Amino acid sequence: MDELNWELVTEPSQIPKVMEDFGRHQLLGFDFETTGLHYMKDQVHGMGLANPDRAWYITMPVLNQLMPWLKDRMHDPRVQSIGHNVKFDLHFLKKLDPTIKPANIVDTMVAQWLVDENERLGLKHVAEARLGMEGLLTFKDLQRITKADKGFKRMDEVTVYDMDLDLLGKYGAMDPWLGVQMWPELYWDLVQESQEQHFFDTEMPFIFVLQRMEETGFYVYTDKLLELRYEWEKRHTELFEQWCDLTKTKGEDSKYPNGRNPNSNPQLAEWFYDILDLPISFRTEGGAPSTKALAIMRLSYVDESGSANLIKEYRKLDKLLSTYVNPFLEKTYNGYIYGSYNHTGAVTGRLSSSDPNLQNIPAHGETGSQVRRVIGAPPGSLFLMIDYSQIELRLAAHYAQVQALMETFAQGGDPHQTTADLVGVVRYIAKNLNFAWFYGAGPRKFCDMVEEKGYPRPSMTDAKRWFWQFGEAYPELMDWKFAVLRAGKRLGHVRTITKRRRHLPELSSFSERDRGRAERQAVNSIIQGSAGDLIKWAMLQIDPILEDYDARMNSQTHDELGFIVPNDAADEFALIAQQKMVAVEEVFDLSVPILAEPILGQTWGDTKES
DNA sequence: CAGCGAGGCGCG
DNA sequence: AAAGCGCGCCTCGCTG
Repeated sequence: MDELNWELVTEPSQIPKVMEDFGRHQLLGFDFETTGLHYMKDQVHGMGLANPDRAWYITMPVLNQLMPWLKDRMHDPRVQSIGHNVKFDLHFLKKLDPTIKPANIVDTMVAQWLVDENERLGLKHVAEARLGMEGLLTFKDLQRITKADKGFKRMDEVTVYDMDLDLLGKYGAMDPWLGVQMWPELYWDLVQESQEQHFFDTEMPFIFVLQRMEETGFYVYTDKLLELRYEWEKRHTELFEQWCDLTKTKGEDSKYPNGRNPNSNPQLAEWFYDILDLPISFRTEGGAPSTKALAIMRLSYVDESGSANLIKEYRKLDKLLSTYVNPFLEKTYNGYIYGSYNHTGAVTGRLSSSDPNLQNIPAHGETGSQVRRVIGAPPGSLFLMIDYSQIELRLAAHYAQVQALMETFAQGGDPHQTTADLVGVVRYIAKNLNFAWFYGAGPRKFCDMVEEKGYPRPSMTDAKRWFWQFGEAYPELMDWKFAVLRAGKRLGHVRTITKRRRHLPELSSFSERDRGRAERQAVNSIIQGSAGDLIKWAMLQIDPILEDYDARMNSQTHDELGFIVPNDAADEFALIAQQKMVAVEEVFDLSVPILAEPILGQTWGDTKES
């Protein structure tokens, strides 16, 4: 491996030489160093630039003078603009010049993810594995060094401006250079595995779609959010005080003279199972008595102190406040919440979301609606939500060619009712049987599932019988699973509808546990991963028509897409977007009809009512 | 102070 | 015979 040959660029006079020295190379690595990870709030400190021979770190504001040249290079389709997690850098590239759109981007993180979704995807890890480099500094190392050098008390006090410029510059120049070094080998791997077309035609364009989604954000109705906080905080305090009062233990040597901490599971367990001596119904992975919701629910039937009901309500409010209400208030920036959608977040091919996670916002019950009613579209626009109806069940029916389900879907029927009729159970039992199947759950977990939703717990005898009858009702599902596992074991992977792979070497494990898990993952990954492929395809189709309606896509929650649309364009756009979503039926030649339902409202909560 | 695993829980 | 898929974030309690 060549040594890094790099240069720090801080003076305008150096710019012409950078352009000249870069030459006509067609591999252009780039990577921004910024004041933080917030793509809206944070600022560019400088940019690392690299070709296969050398690298530069160019600081602001001198970097501005390089932008026309950079744009010219990046707009040349023969030039590959290479980065690791390019979406992040696109945000900052746009800040420096809103008109830049690289014609040919390469994301080495996404490439590595396609090659092996199980590998660690951080630049340092990939570089160490692929280039045989070791001891590469991370940004965190830079922070630690700076903290020690300059005597900071805390890590979060250290900013990029405190760092030694030679150290930061070398680091900033190294990153894009590593990308340029890795790419030829990664490309070769993609070709070997026939993934290069998918990489260039789907995954790379998708980065722009995600980038635009992120910069759209969710409009926040801050007043409503503050009201929610006031109301829930009040009740939360009340419950906390009641709990402390109830659970304090008197006596000189008492550990809890002021009450127990309701957020501490060990303290909860001690209270319920030692002090009150109530029966233990579940144990944790580590063998401790569990205080999970279902356990508390059971306790509430026999607990006379009222503490079980107290903790139920406390937990609910605490979750809402600490995970949604307070973080949303803190993260609201210029009236919007900006989260991240992580392209490589899931091994199945789904997206994940973080900072904040916009894919796990409460959806059920009144409190869920209350949270969802604080985010949506700004006044003058509407929030549009379009969700696929039972996409995973439809894919299961398609893959396994399940006659009964194919007929149900063809007639616009209810698949859960079909299961109910065939198995001879009520609908909610059937619905859970359907879910249990593609998660690979057994009778015991199935019973837990039903009980958790507030229905009476079925007997194990009934559950086992229903499982058997389920198999009788859908023999194709059983045959398909068998075929999937046989092929998967032979190849060491399974594939989704777009031929993306999930590697599952453990299908050949001799450990019953490990192999069992891999088998459940194999079946689920085909269904879940293909559903992810379908919505990704739809998003790519919808993206170019957004501007015709001045609409913005702003969210994806696995089987649903969210948009902000001007009032007068809303109905028409909803119809077009819906058509694009259901078009996957023909494009992927599915054996079942695909349905997507659009709903309009001012906020996300309003789209859940009707 | 920083980092981590565990337990718990929100979503699809 | 028994077998829950995929995520991210919160707090606690412990370790270095």
